[in-house]
Formats: sequence, structure tokens, C-alpha cells
Amino acid sequence: MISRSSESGPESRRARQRRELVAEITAEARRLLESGGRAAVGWRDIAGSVGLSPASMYTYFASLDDLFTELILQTYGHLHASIERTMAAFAAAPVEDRVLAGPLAYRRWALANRGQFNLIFTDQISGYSATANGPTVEAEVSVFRPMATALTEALGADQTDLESGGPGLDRFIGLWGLLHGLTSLEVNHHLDWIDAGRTYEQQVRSYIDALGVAPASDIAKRLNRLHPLRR
Amino acid sequence: MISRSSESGPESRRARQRRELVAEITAEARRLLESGGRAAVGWRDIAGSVGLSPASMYTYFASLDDLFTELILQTYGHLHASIERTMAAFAAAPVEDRVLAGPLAYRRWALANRGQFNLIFTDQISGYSATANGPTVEAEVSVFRPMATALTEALGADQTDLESGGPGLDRFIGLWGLLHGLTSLEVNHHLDWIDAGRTYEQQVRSYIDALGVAPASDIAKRLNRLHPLRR
DNA sequence: CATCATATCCGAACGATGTTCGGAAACCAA
DNA sequence: TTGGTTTCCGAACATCGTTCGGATATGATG
Repeated sequence: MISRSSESGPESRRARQRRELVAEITAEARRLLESGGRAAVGWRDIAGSVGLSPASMYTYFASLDDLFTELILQTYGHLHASIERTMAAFAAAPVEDRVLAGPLAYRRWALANRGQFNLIFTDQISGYSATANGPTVEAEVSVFRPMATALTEALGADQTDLESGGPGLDRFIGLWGLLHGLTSLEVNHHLDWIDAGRTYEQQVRSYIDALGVAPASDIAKRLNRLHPLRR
Repeated sequence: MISRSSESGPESRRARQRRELVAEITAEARRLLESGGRAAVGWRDIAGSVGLSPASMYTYFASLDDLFTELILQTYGHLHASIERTMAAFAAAPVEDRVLAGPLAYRRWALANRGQFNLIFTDQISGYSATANGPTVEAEVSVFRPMATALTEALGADQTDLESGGPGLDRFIGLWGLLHGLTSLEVNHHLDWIDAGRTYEQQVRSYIDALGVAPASDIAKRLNRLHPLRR
């Protein structure tokens, strides 16, 4: 049932089709997740979308939970890539700018992918706990390493603090809590009564300012120019 | 289908039984929600628990979504009551103590009621958006009014700031974001790798300390004495 | 007390779901 | 060409939320 995983020879026709189908399946699942929420993700819709029968889906995923597991891992990668891409755009700028650009990218991605954001950050799948699985923890720390590294660098602290649980880690945990809390509330429509975007940037700025980190004033503007709102 | 709602006469036998049954149903639903997550809440288990058939459940709730709606409203009330009860225990203490006691109660309740916490703070029910419904917004602001009021009082700011969106509101939004973010992460097992309890208190203290609010050092200890961990 | 509308309750059934199974067809290596 | 493996599907199963019709219990009204 499992084909070769890491051989170098030319890909067989079956292997390529399988790879493409798995990609189509997860793509359609993400589409359904974003448009209709978790309950809207079902085999029959996905199967119809890729032109196969529901039973055939079990050729590619052992169960619906397995599909969600794959979806979770992919989503960590997407969030990670989005943050790192944005921060890379400020690679030539002072570190302080990157400390703000990271959280701004975090919020932007979350608002554009509400379903996936909730998928990875709140336990929804039966029998699938966040840190219980190895690959998940690894994927999670990779998401935040760029932001944690930038903050630690801006503070002039030792990078080994992050691994050993020193004071540099505590500083980042506070920032993470703040930005994740505000983002999570806004994603789930608990901040609809205020100007959440303005408040978010102001709060993050205020928090890192208290740590002595002062980014440029036009980071958000430059970010909007880099990635205009899609769709 | 709807019996009298606010009359003063003696309650009929049917009315009492109906009230008790609705209470049993929601109680069992909460039990299932906490033990097995959202997917574990089903009519057949609930019906069996109260000694009725699944079809009879529709005598009391028009649909499963309606049950969840009721559950959400009740949960707001429970969280509100838990926070206010804890803060009331510090009514004679300085305001600064209450500013810390509120967030500590928030986290304690969330960890003891993970399923209900996620139920009210992340969109899970089809077609049920948080702020779209009137009763929900009202219930939500009631949850945070005690904490917001205490912080505003501790800051010596005008209480009308909260309603008019003045700087006092921004201060509280920041605190709310921080405490909700850390709590949400811990509830969903994203902070299992650190001492989340110690970190939480330290972060909240650090945040309000920057605002000039310094509670007593033994609030958590006193809180543990008031409400030892149940179950 | 007798009457009658109403509330409650249940068994049976419907549609939709995730999943399994057996066999047919397609593929690929030998 | 041969033979084993992969893919695919129709049919079926169990379970779910929900509806319906009718039987039974309740409570107000005469």
C-alpha cells in the first residue's frame, strides 16, 4: 500500500497521479474547511470534487482523522512560510522592524485562514491532542522560531535562552500570548466591536516598546504594499 | 409548545418536570462535551442518560444547534459567575489584588472546563457566529466587566472610558488579549512544555506592573485556599 | 366529574454520514 | 505475456440528526 518514499529514479505514472490526487484532496478539504467550517469537510464532497467515489478516498487516507492530521501538518507549514516570507522581506531592515513584522504577518494569515487557524490551535479532532504527536510539536516550534529569534536578537540576549528556558524565552512567551490572544479573539468574532487592526498593532508596539524595542512607524504600510489583500 | 414564562402562580407538575429535564439534558451535554469533545455530544447518549428516547429530545430543544446555543449562554454565565465569585472574595482587599485575582480565576475556570471554554471562544457550530446574536454579546461583556472595572479603578481612570472606547479600554484589551492568549494556548495543550501556571501569573503581573498596578504577592496562594482543585 | 385541547413520549422511518468489503479493472515489473 | 499489486467502485452496514403518526398522560374548562 505504501510506495517508495525517497528513491531517486523517475517517478512512475501511478506515483505521480497519487501525489497529485493527495494534493487535490487536501486542497479541496481546506477549501471546504474555510467556507463551511469543520463540519463541512466530508468525503462525498471531496470525492466528487476530484472525480472519484467516496470509497476510493481510503486508497489515500486511512480515515477522515488522518486527513485532518495531514491538514494540520500542512497548515503549520503554511503559517510558518507566511511569517518567514514576510520577515525575510525585512531582512535588510533593523531587527526591531522584524519583531513587529512577524506578529503582523501572524494576524494577517489567521484572518485569511480562520478555519485552518482554529484547526491547529484548538482541539477539535477526536483523539488528536496537540503536543501528543511528535511531528506536531516540531512543526509548532518551527512556526515561532523566527519571531522568537528576532525578539531575542533585538533584546541583545543570548539565543541559547530560547532552548534552555532562560529569561529570553519568558519575554517571547508574553509576546506570543498577547498576539495569539488578540488574533484568536478577532478570528472568532469577539472583537468585532472595536477597530481590531489598529488595536492589534498598537498593543504589540506597546508591549515590545516596554522591552525597549521600537520598530519603524510604517511597517504595516510597507507590509500592505508587499502583500495586498488577496481575493 | 411554549408554556408560560413569567407568571407567579404555583408551578404545574408538567412545568417543573420540564424545567428539571432541561437542566438534566444540558448538564449531561456539558459532561459529554468535557469528556469527549464536541463530537461526543449526541442525542442518543443524552436521551439514554435522562431515561427518554432520542425523539423525545425534540420536545425540549428544536435541534442540536439549539442545545448548543443554550449551552453557550449558560457557559458565559458560569464563567462570569466564577470570576465574579473569586473577585468578590477580595472585595475588602486593595483593587490591585482584584486585578490579578480576575485573570487567575479566568485561567482556573478554563482549565477545569476546557470543552466549554473552546465552545464559547471558537466558532464551532454551523451558522452560529459569536457576535451575530444579541444575547451572546451581552453575555460576553458581562464576563469581562468585573475585570475591566477593577483595572480601570486601579489605574485611577474614568470608568466611562470603558463604554466610550477611551484609553482605559485599550489598556484592558491588552490585558484581555494576553490572558486569553496564554489561557487558550494552555487549554489546547500548546504550552505543555513549560510551567504554564508559573508563567501565566508572572506574565500577568509583569503586564499590569508596567501599568503601575502591583498586587500582593500571595494572591494565588489565597486563591488556592479558597477553591482547592475539585475532582 | 366529564370533556377536550394540549403536552409528552415513543417506535419506525428517512436521508446523510464514515467506513468496510469483494470484485473488476488498470498498472507495472518480471 | 504473466502475475502481483494498486486503484477504483457499487453495495452494504452502523450510526447520526431529524420527522412523523399515533398512543398516552396531563391540566384547564364545563
